[in-house]
Amino acid sequence: MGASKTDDFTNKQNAIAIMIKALGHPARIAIIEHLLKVDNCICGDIVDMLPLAQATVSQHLKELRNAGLIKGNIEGKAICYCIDEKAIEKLETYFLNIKIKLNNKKKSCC
Amino acid sequence: MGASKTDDFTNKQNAIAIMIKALGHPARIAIIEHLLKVDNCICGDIVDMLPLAQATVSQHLKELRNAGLIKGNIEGKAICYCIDEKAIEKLETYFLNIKIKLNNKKKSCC
DNA sequence: TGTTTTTATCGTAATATTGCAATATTAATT
DNA sequence: AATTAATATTGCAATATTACGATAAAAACA
Repeated sequence: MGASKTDDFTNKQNAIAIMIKALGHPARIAIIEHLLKVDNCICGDIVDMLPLAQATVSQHLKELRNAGLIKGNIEGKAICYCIDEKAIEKLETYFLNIKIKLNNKKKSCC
Repeated sequence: MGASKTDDFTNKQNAIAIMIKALGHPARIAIIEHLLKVDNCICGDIVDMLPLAQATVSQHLKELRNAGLIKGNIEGKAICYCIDEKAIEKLETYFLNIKIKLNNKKKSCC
């Protein structure tokens, strides 16, 4: 196999898994953290920052974009990439809810 | 290739990416959400819940365990799996910090 | 001890991901 | 129009992931 059986899970579960999966790579973590530090967010700067070839960085950016974690604006002949705040909020909310539910649990079996 | 160039990223970046990656699959999201709902958390129950073979579920549990997201206790001939609260807290904190930094940003280029 | 129950591991096939060089595309500039 | 600069896409090789049947391992029980 190799393909996940997405049809057997809920849409919500698949949706959050896609977002989370997009962040599950150190290069993409590094991209997000770079976008967080810097005010201008030109694609070329990200390529210069990372120890990866331009083609590889472009692929990582595409995955982040597809998952809705970043958005890109054309600025002249460059492209400005930024974090999509709504996506981060969704993730933060997701984990916060888990945390809250864990705190409310009385029985903890382990 | 196929292998990530982990040596070129920081330990923190690699560590958080490993945790996040472990959750980037709908089956593993479903496992976490199941553990959240239920008080007893016997491995067999998880197998019954999921539309996957026992061997596959066991593999997913192993990945969650390796990433520190769940922990397992032997209980007789069964194994009780539970969410590791510290791991969830780390993830929640990580995204909360990103959210805070985004809010503090004055310039948003996109 | 032999059997049953429960979970883990092995072996294997199918698919996905990662990374890069080469090339294409797009938009500004000359 | 030709050139330059910045990104994206294509094609490919190496590795990883996903899934499952078969089998092994561990613990309770007869």
